[in-house]
Amino acid sequence: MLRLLNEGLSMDALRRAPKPQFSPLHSKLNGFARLSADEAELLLEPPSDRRIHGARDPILEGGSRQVRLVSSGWVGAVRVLADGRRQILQVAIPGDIVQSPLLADGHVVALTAARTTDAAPLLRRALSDEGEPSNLRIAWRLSRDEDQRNLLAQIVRLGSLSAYERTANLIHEVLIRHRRAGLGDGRRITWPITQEVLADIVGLSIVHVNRVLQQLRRDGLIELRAGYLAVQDVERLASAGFAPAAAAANDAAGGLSA
Amino acid sequence: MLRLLNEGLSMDALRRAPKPQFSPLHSKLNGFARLSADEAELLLEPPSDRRIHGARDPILEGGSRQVRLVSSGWVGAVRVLADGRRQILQVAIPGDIVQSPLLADGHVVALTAARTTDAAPLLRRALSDEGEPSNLRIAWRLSRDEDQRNLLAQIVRLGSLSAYERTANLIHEVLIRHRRAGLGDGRRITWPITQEVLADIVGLSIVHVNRVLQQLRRDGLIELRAGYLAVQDVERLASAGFAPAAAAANDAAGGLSA
DNA sequence: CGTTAGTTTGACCTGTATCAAAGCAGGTGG
DNA sequence: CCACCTGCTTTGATACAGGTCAAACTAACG
Repeated sequence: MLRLLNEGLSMDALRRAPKPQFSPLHSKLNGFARLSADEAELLLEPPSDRRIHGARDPILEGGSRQVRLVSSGWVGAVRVLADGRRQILQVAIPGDIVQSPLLADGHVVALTAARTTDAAPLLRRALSDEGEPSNLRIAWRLSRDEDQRNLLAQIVRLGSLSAYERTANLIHEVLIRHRRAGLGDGRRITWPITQEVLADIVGLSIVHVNRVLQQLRRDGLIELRAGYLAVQDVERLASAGFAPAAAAANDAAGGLSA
Repeated sequence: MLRLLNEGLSMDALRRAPKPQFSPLHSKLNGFARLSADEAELLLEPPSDRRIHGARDPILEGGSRQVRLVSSGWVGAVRVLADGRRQILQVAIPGDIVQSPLLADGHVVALTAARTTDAAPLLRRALSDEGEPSNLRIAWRLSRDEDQRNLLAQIVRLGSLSAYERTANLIHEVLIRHRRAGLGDGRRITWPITQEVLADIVGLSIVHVNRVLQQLRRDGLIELRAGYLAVQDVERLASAGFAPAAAAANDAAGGLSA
């Protein structure tokens, strides 16, 4: 067990991991469609309007038209009901771009301490009409499809899965997304959110989330402490969460309602 | 009560209601942005590839790139889990356009007897680059935003609402959408789905859906029988389902992840 | 060190699922 | 026109997943 701990979850190991050469956004897009040097450079230009947010800080209010790139921390699109219940609609990690969720009483908040920048100039550059069907555009499109897929996955989680399955499923999704963004090493990632936030994502009570996490630990599916998460057997976690097999990840895209 | 029944739910009254002059799609889009005569005409051209589906028939398979306009009946984007659990991700009524939900094991099926046509030519015409920022394009965009909003609403329903609230909320949404499409009279609509389908939408068991419906009836929120639904007090239904006030319907649009 | 935010534990309660069976149509064939 | 299906709705009895309440524990932090 000690051995497992050492190999599995070690903040030091994670910290010592080679610094990624590319930004999370780059890694993600490059994974969807190989980017040329020129295209890569577009993503590198200095970001505008850097902002630092504390956990719980609002980032975008209701009708905001802004678009922001998350550079560190987790961010969430949230809907708050009149009586205080809160549902996190969607989670964004570094490399993701968020905009306000349209919904009455919807907004974007920092789920942890986080940093964001204005993504508008970046998008303008990247999607300018010049390059024609550039790979960057293709990647952008696939990335949006992926976001939509994740949104639908959230519906399945909440509508059809048990507490245990939901939690495993979400953790799996987050792990895969970190991998795509070049964060962590594919098995270990930082895990900055509180159990309360997790509860608001998966639609459970804090207490029950706590118990489910313990069960996942007992089952050897995850190791989780001090802000770090490790997964020994990603496939096993995936199937515990009824996630589609990893192989099937590169299938068709799209979303309902053209 | 009898009086209420007569005024409230009467299949005859609904049948006798003046036939709408416009197609559901037209009503919906025209509600988002007033359409010119020319634009309206684009929507009228004879539809191609009409198809008739029985309840449960598949309409679009997994990776299909097709886009179909629902002309009658209800249609759903569905994900089926390995063990048979089924989650309806999104519902489409006449006037809605569906495409396959990207998701592994996702597809589009007829939730009731239904008719659809190929929406591709229609979209090509309507969105051709000529008209510039035509109202039709604007309406189309707003309509898509609305779809996205409904998707997020589904997440809130499943993640944060009780069975009773979920059901009220869904019925309210469907009622409003019928109104937009010019179907029913704003208070009464056809209700062609079985309780099993409803259960798969709101993530409950059939039996419990049945009990919740009875409670909604007892509370005087809905009348429901023989394929017809009537709502006396739409506002009351809305608040039972934690739906945003009707007035707030025309707010900003968008979705997370630009 | 005291305070505060987060996690964990225990006891208990309730909403919703499950199982089983009985009503109730509408449709078909005799 | 009846008798029988078959699919859907309704009811009852029972089980359990997950919520709620309350309190103890832990760790970070000034």
